[in-house]
Amino acid sequence: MSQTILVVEDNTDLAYGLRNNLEIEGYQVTVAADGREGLAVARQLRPDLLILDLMLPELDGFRVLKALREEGCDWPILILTARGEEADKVRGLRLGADDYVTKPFGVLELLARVEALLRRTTRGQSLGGIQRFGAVEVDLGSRSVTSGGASVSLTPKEFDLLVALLKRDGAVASRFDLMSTVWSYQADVSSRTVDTHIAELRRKLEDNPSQPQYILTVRKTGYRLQR
Amino acid sequence: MSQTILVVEDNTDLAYGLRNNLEIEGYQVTVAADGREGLAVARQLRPDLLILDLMLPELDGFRVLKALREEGCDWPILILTARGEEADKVRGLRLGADDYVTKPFGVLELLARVEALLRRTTRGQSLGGIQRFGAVEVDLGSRSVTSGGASVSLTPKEFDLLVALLKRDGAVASRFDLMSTVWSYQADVSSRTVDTHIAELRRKLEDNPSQPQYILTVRKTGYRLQR
DNA sequence: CGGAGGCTGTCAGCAGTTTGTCAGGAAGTC
DNA sequence: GACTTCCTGACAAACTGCTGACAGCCTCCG
Repeated sequence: MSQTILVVEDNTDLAYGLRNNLEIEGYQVTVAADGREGLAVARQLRPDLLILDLMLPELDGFRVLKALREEGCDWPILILTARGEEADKVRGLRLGADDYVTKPFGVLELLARVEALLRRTTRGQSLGGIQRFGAVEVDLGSRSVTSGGASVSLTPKEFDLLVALLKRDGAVASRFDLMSTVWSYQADVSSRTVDTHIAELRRKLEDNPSQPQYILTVRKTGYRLQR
Repeated sequence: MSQTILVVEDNTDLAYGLRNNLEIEGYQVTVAADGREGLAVARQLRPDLLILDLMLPELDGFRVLKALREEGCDWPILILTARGEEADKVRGLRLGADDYVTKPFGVLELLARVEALLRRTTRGQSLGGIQRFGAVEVDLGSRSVTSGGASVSLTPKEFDLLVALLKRDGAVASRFDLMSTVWSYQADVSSRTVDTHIAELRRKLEDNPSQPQYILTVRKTGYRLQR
């Protein structure tokens, strides 16, 4: 009984990055590359949620949005807007969008909003809440972390990376997997970047960062989080 | 209801090796030897997963990848790239590949990624899980091993070798088989290397390494794992 | 029964690879 | 403009894997 999401996005990098990540979360994903196609697919597929880029070839996102809402479509719509285009965002919301994300964005941010939107409509069995390992508590809702009761301040990237590891539930996550989850579709950052952030997480969360108990290295493969 | 995999690879040795290993894992495998054929077969067969070499005669992998994605194909694609061709990898991912493996590779590495990709779409279906023999537990997901409850630290090669033996399920694996599974299809390491790693596994996992109960020698043939 | 030849077990060292770490600078944020 | 965050490149440290040699064991034949 998986839920269906339609992604209408002309940038194929982004579209496939999103598809991958959404599929990992267990959604059924369909991609459409322009407004006309998006509208057609949406009508036929009737997805549980629509992710809609506003800047599209053929038929821009506003028209798609307007058309669908006028036809009485009632599923949640999340729009993607470019940075600084405040006006677009407002216009999109006026036309009936339920939420928006500003490009460029981290996939985890978008996933969180997707989840929130779907939970709102279909009573959700989200994984949210609080995850623990050792003396560490990670609150996904408020994006806050405590260790032994004391608050720990993580940067956004660090937090996302930690969540990505948590979601693996003890299994190994390769650097590539972590990249594509935390860094989204632009997977061309040097792979040492992951290592650097891991080091930072260890420094902040491990009792003895040089001999980590939780954030473990799996040589030649990646990292994993041992609860 | 076995899943279908299309392998597009011009190196027949490699293609044949992959087919064997994938079939052992229970997949239905089709092989195409060049890009043109690959594209044609892919369109007709609509496999659950595509393994695509980027360096192909007739029609290179990039074009195949691009064409398929533009046609809206939505099955996962895993690309094979040559070592050092970072640019190829990035370009492949941008064109919509889901993951990549760098040649030369061990078959086990590829199998793990194939499994991960397929698990993503036909979600659920837990992965390898935990294998046992004697007091030893091997967790494929976290790549960790315990013996009598105590954690045992294996190097990557040792772990892969152990998994290769486990997958034989008690049957004999020749040194050559182990080579091509754990090392790569171009097995050019001296054959004593396998023996050395076997010795190390025995030292770490057997109660009495000089009289092994599980990791057994089959003279003139190879090794096998007795559960 | 003894011995030769072939096969496997074992060891230690080196070279190459992988990971840890750090600091500087670019970019973004308030 | 001060501050934070992030990425990168370089270097250091740690680890792994391969090799070659030698010893021990098995098998088979004389």
